[in-house]
Amino acid sequence: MQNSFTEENYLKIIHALSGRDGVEVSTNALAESTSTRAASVTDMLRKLADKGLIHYKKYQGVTLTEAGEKVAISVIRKHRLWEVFLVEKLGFGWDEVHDIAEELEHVPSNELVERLDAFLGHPRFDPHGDPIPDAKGNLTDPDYLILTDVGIGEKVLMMGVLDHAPSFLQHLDRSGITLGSVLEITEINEYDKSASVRINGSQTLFISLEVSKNLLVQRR
Amino acid sequence: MQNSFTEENYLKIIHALSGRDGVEVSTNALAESTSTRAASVTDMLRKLADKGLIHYKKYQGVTLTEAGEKVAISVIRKHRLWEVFLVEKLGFGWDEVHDIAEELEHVPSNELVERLDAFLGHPRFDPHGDPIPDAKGNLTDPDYLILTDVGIGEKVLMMGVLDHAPSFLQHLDRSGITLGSVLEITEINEYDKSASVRINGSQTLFISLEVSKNLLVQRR
DNA sequence: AAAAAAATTTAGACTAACCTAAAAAATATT
DNA sequence: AATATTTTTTAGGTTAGTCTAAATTTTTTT
Ligand SMILES: [Mn+2]
Ligand SMILES: [Mn+2]
Ligand SMILES: [Mn+2]
Ligand SMILES: [Mn+2]
Repeated sequence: MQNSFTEENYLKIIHALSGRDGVEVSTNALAESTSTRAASVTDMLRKLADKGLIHYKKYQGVTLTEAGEKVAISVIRKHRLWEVFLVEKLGFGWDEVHDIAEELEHVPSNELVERLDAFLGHPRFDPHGDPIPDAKGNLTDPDYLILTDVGIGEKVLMMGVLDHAPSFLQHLDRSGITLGSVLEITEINEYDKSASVRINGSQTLFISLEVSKNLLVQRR
Repeated sequence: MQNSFTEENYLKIIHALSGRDGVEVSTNALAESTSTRAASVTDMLRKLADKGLIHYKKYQGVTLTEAGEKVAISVIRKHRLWEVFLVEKLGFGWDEVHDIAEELEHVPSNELVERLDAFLGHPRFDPHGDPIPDAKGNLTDPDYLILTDVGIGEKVLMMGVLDHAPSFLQHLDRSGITLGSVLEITEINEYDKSASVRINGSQTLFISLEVSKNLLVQRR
C-alpha cells in the first residue's frame, strides 16, 4: 500500500526529531511540528505502527522502523534534489525553495527522482548545505562545527545553516555570506558573544550570537 | 479558497469533455472519466457549483464558468509544461510522461510555473503536439486534420496524436513516426481503409485505420 | 400518452485526517 | 507517599471524497 502525503510528512518529521541516535520522539513534539493536536498525532501513530513504519508503545514515544527510515530518507532525498533543481536550474533564491520542495517531495516515481538526480549531476548537498541521501538510502551527516565553537583567528569554510527560515537566509544574503565563504573571526565581544568576522579575506562584518549559532562551518 | 487536487481534476476533465464549443457535460461521462460513481460526481458538482466554478442545474449537465475555465487552463498549462520538462530535460519517452505530469500539475506556485516555462524556452507545444496555454490563459487549438481526411499523394506533417495511450505512442515509435515526420499516403485499401504511408520520403509503412484516426496532421 | 429504460439525484455509510473534551497514565512536587 | 501537574490516550464529532441502494426525473420506446 502507498503512503499518503500526510504519512510521509510524519515519517520525515520523526526522522528529524529522532536525530542520528534514534531517540524516542514524543507525541507533543510531533503535534508541535505537524501543527496538529496531540490527539490527532496519537491516531496517526497507531496507523503508522499498524503499517510497520514506526515502533510505538503507548506513552513511550516513537522511533522509525527500518521500513519507516527508508521512506523518510527517500522523501528527504526528493526534497533536497528538488531544492537543487529550483535553485540551480530555475534560478530561485535559497530562501524561496523550501515550501515548493515540500510539495514536490511527495510526487511519486523512482524513475523521476533518479533521472532528476542525473540531470542535476548527482549533487551531494542541497542549497542549504544539507547532504542528499544517495539512491540506496545512505545518508551521512558531515559533522560540521557551529561558528560559536570557532576561536579567534581560525579560518573556516561556511558549509550550511541550522535555521532554514527565509528571514535568516535573506539576512545572510544581505551580509554577503554564502555557502563556501571563508570566515575568520577577528574579535568576540565578551558581553553578548557578538563577533566580527572577515569574509573571504576582505570586508569585516559584525555578527550577533543568534547568527553565529546557526552557521555550520568546517576547518580547512 | 484553494482548489483541491480532486477539484482541479474535475475541472480539467469537464474542460476536455466540453470541447471548444462548451457543450454540456453529463454526470455519467464524468463518472466514466474520473473512475468514480455517478453519485460521487453529483456530490462534487454541487460543491463546484457552490464555489462558482461550474454552471450546474440538476439533470441538465454542466459547463465551466469563466472562473472554472481559468483554473482548468492553468492546470493544463502546468501539465503540458511538465511533460516538456520530462521529455526535453530528463529524457523520458513521450509514452512515459503523462502519469507523472498528472501529479506535478497540482503542485501550486505561479512562480514555479513561470520559471519552468522560461527554463524550457517558452515552448508552444507539448511532446504530444498539444498546445500549451500562455501565462494569461490563452489556449488556441490549432485546427489540424486527421490523417483519414488526407487523400493519396498529399504530403502532410505529423503534428500530434488524439490517442495518448502509451501503447499507441510506442506503436508509433516502432513505426518510426514522430512529431514533424512528413507523411504521404501512397495507397488506401477500400476494404478496411488501411493505408500505405511514405515517411520522410523514404520507407513506406502499412498503417491501419485505427492508427490513421489518431494522427493529427497539417498540410504544408 | 403510457410504459419502459436510462440517467441522475438523494439517503445513508465508510475512511482518512483532523478536532475538542474527558479520562487515564506518567512525571514532578510537596 | 500522597498530591499536583503534565503528557498521552480515548471518546465522540466533523469534512472531503468516496461508495451502494433506493428514489426521482428525463428520455426513449411502444
Ligand atoms: Mn527544505
Ligand atoms: Mn534544504
Ligand atoms: Mn498528458
Ligand atoms: Mn500531452
